[in-house]
Amino acid sequence: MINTTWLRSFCTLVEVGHFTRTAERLHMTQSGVSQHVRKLEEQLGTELLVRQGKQFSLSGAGEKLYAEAQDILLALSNLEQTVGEDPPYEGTVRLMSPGSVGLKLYPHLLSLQSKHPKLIIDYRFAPNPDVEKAIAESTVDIGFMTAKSTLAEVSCTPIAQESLLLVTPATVEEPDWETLMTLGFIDHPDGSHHAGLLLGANYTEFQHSSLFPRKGFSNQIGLILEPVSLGLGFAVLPAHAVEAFEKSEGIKAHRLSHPVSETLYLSVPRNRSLQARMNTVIAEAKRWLNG
Amino acid sequence: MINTTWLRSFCTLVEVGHFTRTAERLHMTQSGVSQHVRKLEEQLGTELLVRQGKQFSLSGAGEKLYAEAQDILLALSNLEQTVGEDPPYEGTVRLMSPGSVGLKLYPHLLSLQSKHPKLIIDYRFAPNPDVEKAIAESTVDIGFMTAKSTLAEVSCTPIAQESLLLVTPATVEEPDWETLMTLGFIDHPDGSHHAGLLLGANYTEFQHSSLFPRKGFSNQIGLILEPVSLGLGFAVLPAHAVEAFEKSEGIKAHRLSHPVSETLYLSVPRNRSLQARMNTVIAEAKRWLNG
DNA sequence: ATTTATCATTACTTTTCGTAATCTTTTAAA
DNA sequence: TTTAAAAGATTACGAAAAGTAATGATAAAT
Repeated sequence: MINTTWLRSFCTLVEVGHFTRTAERLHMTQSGVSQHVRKLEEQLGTELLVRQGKQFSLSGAGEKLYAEAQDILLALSNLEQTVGEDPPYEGTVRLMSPGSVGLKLYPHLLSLQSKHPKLIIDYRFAPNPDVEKAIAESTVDIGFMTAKSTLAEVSCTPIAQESLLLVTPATVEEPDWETLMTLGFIDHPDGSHHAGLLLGANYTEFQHSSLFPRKGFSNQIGLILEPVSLGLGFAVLPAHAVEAFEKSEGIKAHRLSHPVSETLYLSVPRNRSLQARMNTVIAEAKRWLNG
Repeated sequence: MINTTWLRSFCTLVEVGHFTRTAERLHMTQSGVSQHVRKLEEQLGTELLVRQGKQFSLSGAGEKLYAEAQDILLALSNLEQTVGEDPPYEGTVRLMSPGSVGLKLYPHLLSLQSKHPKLIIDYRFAPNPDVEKAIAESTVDIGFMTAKSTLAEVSCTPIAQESLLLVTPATVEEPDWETLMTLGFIDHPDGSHHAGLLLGANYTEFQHSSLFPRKGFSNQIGLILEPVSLGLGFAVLPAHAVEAFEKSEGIKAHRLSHPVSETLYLSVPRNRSLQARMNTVIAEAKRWLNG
C-alpha cells in the first residue's frame, strides 16, 4: 500500500515546486521531504521527478500520480472530518417490503425526500423471504415483513396491523358465498394465504382457496384490482393496497363480521446501531402505517 | 491524516468479523489488530465498534467509515499498480488552438478516438494568448499557436505552415484592388493581421485594413465564409479554415503571385516529459497538418 | 569568482510499530 | 455452579521507521 504521508509530501512538493518551502509548509525538514520522494520512487519503482539541477519537472508517472493522488488524499481528509457526523436528513436509506406496505409508504417517503433532498430513498418491492435475506446480508437497511423472520441476523418488531379486505366489483352489494363462487378469484402471490385467513373466518363454506374458480393472477400489486374493477372476479388484499387503487369507483371493499388483520413487522439487522437517518425514516413509516 | 494501515485492518476486521482471523489474514498478531482499531477510534474520537463481549457490531460511524474507506483503499491500490504504466491510447488529452487549426485537426482527432475509444480528446478553440496561458497553467496538455509564445513555461516548436488565402464570392474571377474595395471586408479576430500579411505583399495599394469598407465580422471560425458565399464581401483566412467550409461552391480562393503563410507552432509545457498519449496525438496532428 | 540558495546524503535521535506474554471477560461444558 | 476454553484487551519491550541536524555537492545569482 502506498504510504499516504509520503504521498502528501509529494503532492505538496508538486504544488509548491520547492523542497525547502514544502518542508516549511508541512512542518518538517527539507531532508524529510527529499527522503519521502525518494522512498515513493523506490516503492513504485518509477522516477516521479525529472531532476535538472535544483529544478525539477514531473515525469509521466509523476503527473499521473499527482493527478490521482489529490483525489484520494482529499477523500481521506473528508472522511476523517465527516466520519463522526450522523446527519438525520442526509444519505441513502434502502428499504424493502412486500407490495402492499410499499404502496402505502413509498409516496410518503418520497414526500419526505422532497422536504429533505439529501435524504435519498431507495425502495424495493419484494416478498418476505427476499426482505429477510436482504437485511441479513446488509444490502438494505430497513425491511417490512408480514411474518417474523426466522433468521438470527434479523430483528423483527411488530409496528402495525394490516386489515385484510374482501374486494369485489362495485356492483356487488352483499358478498355471499354463492356470489363469490360465481365471480371467481383473482389471485396474487399472497392471495391464497390472505383468502384463507379472511374467508376462513367469515364463511363456513370455505375449505381452501384452491377450490375457487381462479379468474386471474398478477404479481404487480398495483394491478391486482384492475380485473376486479372490470367485474372479472373478487380478491382478498391488505387494506393499504386497496386504498392505493386509483379507480376506486369500480370496486367495493366489504366489511365482514369477523375482521382479520395481519401483523406487520419492522425488520432491521440485529445487533447493529442504526444511523440517525434510518430512525428518521422508521419514524416517518410508523406515522403513516398507524395514522 | 487517517493512517491507512489502521484503516485496512479495520476494514478487514469488518469483513472477517473476528480479531484473531483478521490477524491471520493480515499476517500479524491479534494484539496488533486490536491496537489498530483502538488507535483509529482514538484518532477519530468516535466509537467504531459496539463491543458486546467478544462479539461486536458496527456503530454508525463504523458503518460510514467502512463504506467510504473501501473505495479509498481500492483507489490507493489501483493507483499503486497503474502509476508506472503509460498507455499510448488511453486517457484524456486536452488540446487548445485557434479556430483554423482546430477546424482542420478536430475531425481527424475524433476519428483517432473512434479507433481508440479510451483515448479521450478534449479540444478547445481559443486565441493565441489563451492557448499559451493554458499551457503555462497546465490546464491543457498540447497547444497550437500562430506565434511563438513569450512565456518561459511554454516551449514552442514550428510544425507546419498555414497558407493565407484571399477568399471572395465565386462570382469574382480576378480580385483586383478595385473589386475588393467594392466588395468590402469580412473581418474576424485575426482578420486584420492576416489581411495585412497577405494583401500587403500582393497589392501596392494596400495601406492598412482599417481603411477597408468593413462589411461584417464573426468570431465563429466556421461561419466567417458564410457572408462571403452570399456575395457580401471578401475575407483573408488560413487555408485550413477555407478547406473546412462546406459551401465551397459559393466561394473562390485566389492564388496570388506572392503567397504568404504563417508558421504554426506546437506548444507544450517546457521541462515536462510528455506522456505517451500526448505523443500519440502530436504525431497524428503532424500527419494531418503536413500531409 | 564568490556567495547564496537549494537539494542530496549520512549519522543519529526519537517515535512508532508489532509482537510475546499476560490479563480479563465471555461462552461453553462438565 | 464450577471449570475450562476461547477471544479480545493490555502491557512491556525489541525492532523498525521516521524525522532531524549536520554536512556535502551543485546550480544559480551577483
